[in-house]
Amino acid sequence: MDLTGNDAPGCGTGRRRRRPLSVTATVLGKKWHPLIVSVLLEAGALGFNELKERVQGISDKVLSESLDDLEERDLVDRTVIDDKPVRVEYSLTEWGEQLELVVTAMDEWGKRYLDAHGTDPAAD
Amino acid sequence: MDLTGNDAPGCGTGRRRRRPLSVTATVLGKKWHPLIVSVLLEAGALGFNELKERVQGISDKVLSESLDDLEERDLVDRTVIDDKPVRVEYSLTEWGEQLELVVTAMDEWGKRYLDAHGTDPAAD
DNA sequence: CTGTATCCTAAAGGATACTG
DNA sequence: CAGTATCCTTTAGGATACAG
Repeated sequence: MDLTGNDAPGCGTGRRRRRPLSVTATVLGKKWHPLIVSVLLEAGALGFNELKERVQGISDKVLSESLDDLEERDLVDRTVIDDKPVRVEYSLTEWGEQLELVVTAMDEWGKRYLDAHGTDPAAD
Repeated sequence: MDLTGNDAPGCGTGRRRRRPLSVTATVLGKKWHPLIVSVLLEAGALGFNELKERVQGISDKVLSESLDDLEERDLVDRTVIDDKPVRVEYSLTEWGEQLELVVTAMDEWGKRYLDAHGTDPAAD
């Protein structure tokens, strides 16, 4: 897994510098990442299974991998709470929280787009 | 290719309605789409090869497929200009242009993130 | 100039079962 | 509760060659 963003599209052979846009796209381009970030923005810290319920449809394995990736990229904090049984809390770092602007913009565009293109029941 | 957004993550088995966020994520989650939209935002209408030059590193095939997808989703207009040789111009529809907010937010987050995480030359 | 047609591979994602 | 371990399928993406 590349964390530098060097594998981001548009970086060519290195002659051109990494594009900020592509760095963000690499992060939010993973299938479940935007949703996970969005859920954490709304709900604050959550345990693994709480998160899994809210991110409907994701499997254990994929959620686990996604969280690992988000943690490596410094968007998510993982805190082990040493109860019995062990609890783990996932929450956003400052970087994760600063994605709120992006996520909000995405959500609003999506709303408008759905209103215009998705209203047709035949589309369902 | 699903255009309805029903295959978007978080839509589960259909009990929950499609999430606007996931619709946007499905569009901008394709590897080259954000960059293509961004280039068209900056440059306005462009021909196939002009586009290809600016979206550094993309292959003919992938650019072609991406443009087909963006056209189907009503983000991009394709205009055939009947010169000899034939020219084709790609430009953003109103929906494409309305992504500017999203793209800008992504770009700015990316800048800040790179400043904080990518300054280290060892990261390259 | 603007693409298609093939072919190929790496990687992401999903189903299921099992563990500390 | 919070994950790993396998195994498997799909597909996005890339290289290359050719075509209208």
